[in-house]
Amino acid sequence: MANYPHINRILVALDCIVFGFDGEDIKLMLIKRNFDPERGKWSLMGGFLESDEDLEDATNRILYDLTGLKDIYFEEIKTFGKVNRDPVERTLSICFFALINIHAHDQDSAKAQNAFWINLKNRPELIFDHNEMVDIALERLRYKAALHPIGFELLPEKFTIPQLQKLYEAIYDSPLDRRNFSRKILSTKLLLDTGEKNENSTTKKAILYKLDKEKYQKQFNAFHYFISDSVR
Amino acid sequence: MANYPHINRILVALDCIVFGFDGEDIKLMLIKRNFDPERGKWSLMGGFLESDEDLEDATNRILYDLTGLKDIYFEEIKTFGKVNRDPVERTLSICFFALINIHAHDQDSAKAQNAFWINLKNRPELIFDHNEMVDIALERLRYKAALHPIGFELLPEKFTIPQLQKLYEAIYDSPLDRRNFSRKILSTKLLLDTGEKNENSTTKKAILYKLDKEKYQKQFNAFHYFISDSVR
DNA sequence: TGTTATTCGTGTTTATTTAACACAATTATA
DNA sequence: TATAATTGTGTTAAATAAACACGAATAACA
Repeated sequence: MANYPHINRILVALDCIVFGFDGEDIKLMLIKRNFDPERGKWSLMGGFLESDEDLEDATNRILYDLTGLKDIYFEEIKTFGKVNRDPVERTLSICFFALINIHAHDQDSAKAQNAFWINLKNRPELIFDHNEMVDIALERLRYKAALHPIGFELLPEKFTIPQLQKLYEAIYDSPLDRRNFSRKILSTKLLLDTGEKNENSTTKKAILYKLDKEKYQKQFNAFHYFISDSVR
Repeated sequence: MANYPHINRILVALDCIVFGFDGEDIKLMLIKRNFDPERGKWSLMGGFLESDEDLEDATNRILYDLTGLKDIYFEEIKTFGKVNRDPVERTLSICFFALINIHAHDQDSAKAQNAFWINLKNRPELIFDHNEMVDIALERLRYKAALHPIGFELLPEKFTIPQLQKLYEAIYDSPLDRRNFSRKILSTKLLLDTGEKNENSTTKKAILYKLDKEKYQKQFNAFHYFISDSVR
């Protein structure tokens, strides 16, 4: 504590917007708080940054505790830093969003955190500034997904183009032309035909694709224009 | 301190990448440190978040102390949070970049901070992880300027299209077609003809435009595709 | 066993946008 | 008055996006 003596140290939290997709709607993983403060109310999943912990490790820890998953896709959004945003004590919150396959996470981990999947359209009031965090996270998701192939992070390993389209329609709450969407996705060359078909279908079975991970890594930062500006 | 007893409070700093443009090159405002730690070395402009200060106010304070300007365009980039990134004491750094008109800021403020404009291409080694911060800020500037009309923030109030083109060529370190660039910029309808011309020119005097601030606000979040993906 | 309703994959046509290139006008200087 | 540099605008071909059509697969059901 020798060199920066006159400065106050501050509590630093992380809060995470976890997005999922059930085939129809975008969902959020929210915490029904069974702890203080604000016990009984809804909030985002969060946690404090520990003093001996890298920021990135803290993010992974919090996501692991919630989902039992490692290597989750996440992205920092912004830091919320109003003096009075937490009435208990001043706390910075570094806010990020994560995308997970809704069927792949560990149920017991979620249960231990008292976490539930809530349809984005029915989301309850959240504590503190968490409502604003969700708003901004959704904006950011829409922005990013219009240009970069992050949608795949919300789907199972094998998926069909119609499923991917439903996801994009849910994200933008807008219908998309089936034929143009398919062409646009295939033109990215990011999908590999698995040779399998979606056996769940009651009509024509769609082709199951998987992501070409190598191309995905390489092309990730290129612009793709998945969604036209008017829809976005 | 009652409710979150077992958590350590952490020092929180802000570090800022200030970009400028002198008509030819992108420049950075860097600090020749005449204080500890790392006295004598180069660093970004920064400061600590005060305990009674909103995060956004801290950003504005730091930018004001450096430039004497208020209402500077800035954008949060990310938080750097490795445990050992500052050898003196663990310090989070919330990193952001700012765009200013290189001719509009207050010289005395800069002098008081021992700040200098350094050509981006000749930038010296910086302390801690500040080199990485600059790299990421430049990436972000390129990303953002390809899609949104932020370039104007680096220019004087009245400017010509050739000046704007030189700015974009400096940002992307790539030549652009004069005729296509002009058409693309004008098609945004963001520029207002001032009726004046650039009297400094020794050849044909270019039209001086100014930004249509109202349209700028409204259209800011729309995608513009100023720069093709191949150049970016 | 054939019909129906639904969804999937692919194709076509037209309009729009981008990229590449040309020429005439302006201005200080020689 | 000619020259060199730069600016504003125009043209054309290629690429992309948007709007729309059809045939194939599949389960349900008559």
